[in-house]
Amino acid sequence: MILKSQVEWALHCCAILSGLPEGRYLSTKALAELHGLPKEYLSKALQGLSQAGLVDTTLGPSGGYRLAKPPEQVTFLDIVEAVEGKTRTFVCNNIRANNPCVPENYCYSGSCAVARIMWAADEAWRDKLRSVTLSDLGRMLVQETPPALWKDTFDWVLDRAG
Amino acid sequence: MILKSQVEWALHCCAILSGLPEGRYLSTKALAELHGLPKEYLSKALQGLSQAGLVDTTLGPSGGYRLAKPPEQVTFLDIVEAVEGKTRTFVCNNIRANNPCVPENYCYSGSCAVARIMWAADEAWRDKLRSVTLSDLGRMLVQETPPALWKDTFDWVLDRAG
DNA sequence: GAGAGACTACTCGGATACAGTCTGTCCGAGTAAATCCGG
DNA sequence: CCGGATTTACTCGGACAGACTGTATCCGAGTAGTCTCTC
Repeated sequence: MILKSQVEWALHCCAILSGLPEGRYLSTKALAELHGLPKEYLSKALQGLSQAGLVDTTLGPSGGYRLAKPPEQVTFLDIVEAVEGKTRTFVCNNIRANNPCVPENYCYSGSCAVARIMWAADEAWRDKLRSVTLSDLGRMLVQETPPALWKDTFDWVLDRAG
Repeated sequence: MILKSQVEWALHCCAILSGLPEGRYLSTKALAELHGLPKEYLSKALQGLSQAGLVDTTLGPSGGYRLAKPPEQVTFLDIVEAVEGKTRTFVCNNIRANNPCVPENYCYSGSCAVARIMWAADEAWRDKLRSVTLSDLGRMLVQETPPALWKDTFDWVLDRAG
């Protein structure tokens, strides 16, 4: 069980988008070049973000993506779920019902204990992702990137942001 | 990102094995029948448990599996990792290094912030799984299964346990 | 009745097959800005 | 100089292909009990 690489891409793209000045858009092409990714496939991840309402898009030249909400309102969970889907990581097929000792027409009430435990762990994972926003990520990135590199990168980005 | 169904199977099988009297073994065939699963494929999951040292096996007639440790020492994480592997759910491909603004031969120190956050969530998930043992599961199952069904099931099991 | 050999039932591992998902590419339709062109 | 038509650059969506993983089946090798057969 490994998350798709699109999740990583989407998170890094959102980190860049959250540093964009108000009203500017950044194209898939620029985001792909900046991260060394295939443009066409990256666009699938960005489409996911768009369908989830996390980013706005504009068509035409100087079009592209921008965050639809302030960075402090976008959580890691939002982005992960936009790309990976909202389905739980554990699906219960209720195999206890196949027990040959179970009387016919017996109806189980409630979900089985195994599933409840797995779902609780899933929730712990989601809680952790929900607790971190893009502005948190921004602060961490500023702190750990050399100022010169940070400036160069955003000069590069702003040069391409319509 | 969804866990394989083998995880569910392994958990239910361990739940049964943890109710087995000391020294008895239960075969793949019995476990497969009890849960309505394909015997051959279920054996892959049980092989995983065996390789992880969670269960002991015996060959020959009246052979099969039994827990290698007392139920209170086997956690959900042990079982999930035995089947699903120990690799983290998020892999960092360090795509920040592809930034065209990064000077040549620049060497990043430490892992990137995105990965650290994702790994922290992964750890929260694993912590939750580590906190539940097979004996916890057993107590929950006893509590929520009708006593008659519980008895019938273990009569059925003991009838087939060598 | 005892011991040796054959038999049986099981685990284990490898080989194989099929389906679904992940990764990646390509192309056409639609849109908005920029450019061009005629008045 | 101005307004409409054309061009351009981009998003969006679908179609498609290849690789990998998950699911499932089958079979042979090895092992430990059981049965049989001989003495």
